[in-house]
Amino acid sequence: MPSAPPEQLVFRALADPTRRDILLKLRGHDMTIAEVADGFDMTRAAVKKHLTMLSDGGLIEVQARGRERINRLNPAALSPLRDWLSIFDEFWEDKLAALKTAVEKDTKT
Amino acid sequence: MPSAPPEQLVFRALADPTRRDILLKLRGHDMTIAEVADGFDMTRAAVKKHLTMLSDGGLIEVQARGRERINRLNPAALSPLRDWLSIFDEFWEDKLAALKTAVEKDTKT
DNA sequence: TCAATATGATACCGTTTGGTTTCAAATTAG
DNA sequence: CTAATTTGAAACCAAACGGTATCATATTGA
Repeated sequence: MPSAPPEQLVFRALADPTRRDILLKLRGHDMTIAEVADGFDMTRAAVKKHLTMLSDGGLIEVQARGRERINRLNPAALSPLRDWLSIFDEFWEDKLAALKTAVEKDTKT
Repeated sequence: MPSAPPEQLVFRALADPTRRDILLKLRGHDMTIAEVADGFDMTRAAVKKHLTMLSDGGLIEVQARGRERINRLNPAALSPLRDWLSIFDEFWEDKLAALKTAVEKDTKT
């Protein structure tokens, strides 16, 4: 099995708007490279590079079928991002608690 | 009030590991630029550039106090990231539902 | 077989990024 | 006032990024 890509590769993959758009596009169904590229204002080669970076981050999985390459979305690879965000959830809740306290104090007056 | 930074600036700000570390470091308490830079293996000037990009993404807020600049974490700016992620929550649930259906079908047999 | 199709791979180019060094400017401490 | 402190800003550099064009390779369809 492929080793889980380090968190950095996930963040890096998501840093480009075209790549995020590709992920959105792949929600519907799996696609060949040419299908993914269709609609983007750049060459197929450029899209291919983006797909490679997405693959590096584990966000898509590529399966060969004849001369085609089927690109499939792998939403599970977003977990590192979720985990990282959750660190700030905790902090966020602390702020909310502080706000709640402040409001209660204010209401009591 | 400062206009909400477009989602792209948030993703871009989070793409660098040093910047993510800075955000983690700022969870505890607000810090001057020199304090943030302390512990990183690079010059203060380099850290300052990272802080500027974090500020561009709205992830920190900077307040001048005398000759110092106090950098404060702004976790609310992570919302665009949460929103974007939630799009795939839906997709994820769809996959779970499909799995559930498949399992039920299989059980019924 | 042979031409069309789908992709892979490489070289190349301009811009951005992540870092440095250096110097100016503002503020504060003594 | 003067020196030390904290930051801002600019010039510079190598590497990465996002894109192009070009050519090679593998597969398929007629």
